[in-house]
Amino acid sequence: MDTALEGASPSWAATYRRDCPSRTVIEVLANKWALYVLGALRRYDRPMRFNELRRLLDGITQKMLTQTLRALERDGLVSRTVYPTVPPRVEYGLTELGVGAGQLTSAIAEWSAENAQKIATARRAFDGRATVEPAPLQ
Amino acid sequence: MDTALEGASPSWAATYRRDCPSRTVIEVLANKWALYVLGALRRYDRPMRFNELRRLLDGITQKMLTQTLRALERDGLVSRTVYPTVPPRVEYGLTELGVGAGQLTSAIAEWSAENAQKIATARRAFDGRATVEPAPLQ
DNA sequence: CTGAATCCGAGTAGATACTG
DNA sequence: CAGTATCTACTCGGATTCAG
Repeated sequence: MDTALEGASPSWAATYRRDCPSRTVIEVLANKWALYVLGALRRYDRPMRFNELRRLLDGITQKMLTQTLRALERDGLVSRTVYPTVPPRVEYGLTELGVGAGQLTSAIAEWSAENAQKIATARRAFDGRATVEPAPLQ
Repeated sequence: MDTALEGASPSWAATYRRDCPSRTVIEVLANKWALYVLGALRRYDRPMRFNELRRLLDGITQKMLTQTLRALERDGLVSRTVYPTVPPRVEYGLTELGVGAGQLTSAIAEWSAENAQKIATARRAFDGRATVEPAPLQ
């Protein structure tokens, strides 16, 4: 039981402590829309306009897109460039830091797409088992 | 402008459509606690007990841990083994599928830890800019 | 020890309307 | 086009209690 090392956790165990700074980062990334935005910018590999992102990310509302982009901009992952034309034109691109994050998030998107079938099967099996016994109500 | 291919999106663009099956997967993974659980199981590389996970993941409540583990079990990422002892003992481990997911999520945790400093700096800069103009209240 | 069940407040997301 | 500003509905997550 590692009694001699009881107090010595692996160095990365600190990630899971409440006050670990990395947690604040993860909490920004662990978000559906943040994953999509970073992934899309990474995969298209070019700055994108607000409404372009909005059309691409089916189902996102203007509010959530704004909010997500602000959070990513605040974290230095996304850059926002305003072209003072009329009508206004705003482009969002990945910073150097954002490219790194985008690689991770697009990897998750790819993995999800590749394994969606298996997971759907697992879900059906699980739900089937779960509903054998209980009443069919609700 | 690729006018000839205007209707032809990259194949992965489907990931961002509302009805894409991969979205349901991403929505499970794009969650702070799911990331932590998968990452922890992956990094420790062995099955872990409920309360062991609970102690490790500082701040998680029993409810959220249960809920997260159920969702991951349902998706076939985590296996649940009950040892009919008294008191009961339940171990959670990664399935083959879960190992793949765990690699991605622990990569995010590592990246976050490595870049937390830079991001904290970016946040201070952003917040500084934002509060230059407005009243210093609150 | 490993949960399930309940209650409840805070925050989030959606819809809508308006602006530069 | 690219937002801001509300308003509401609702879900999520935390705390607590109870059970096998």
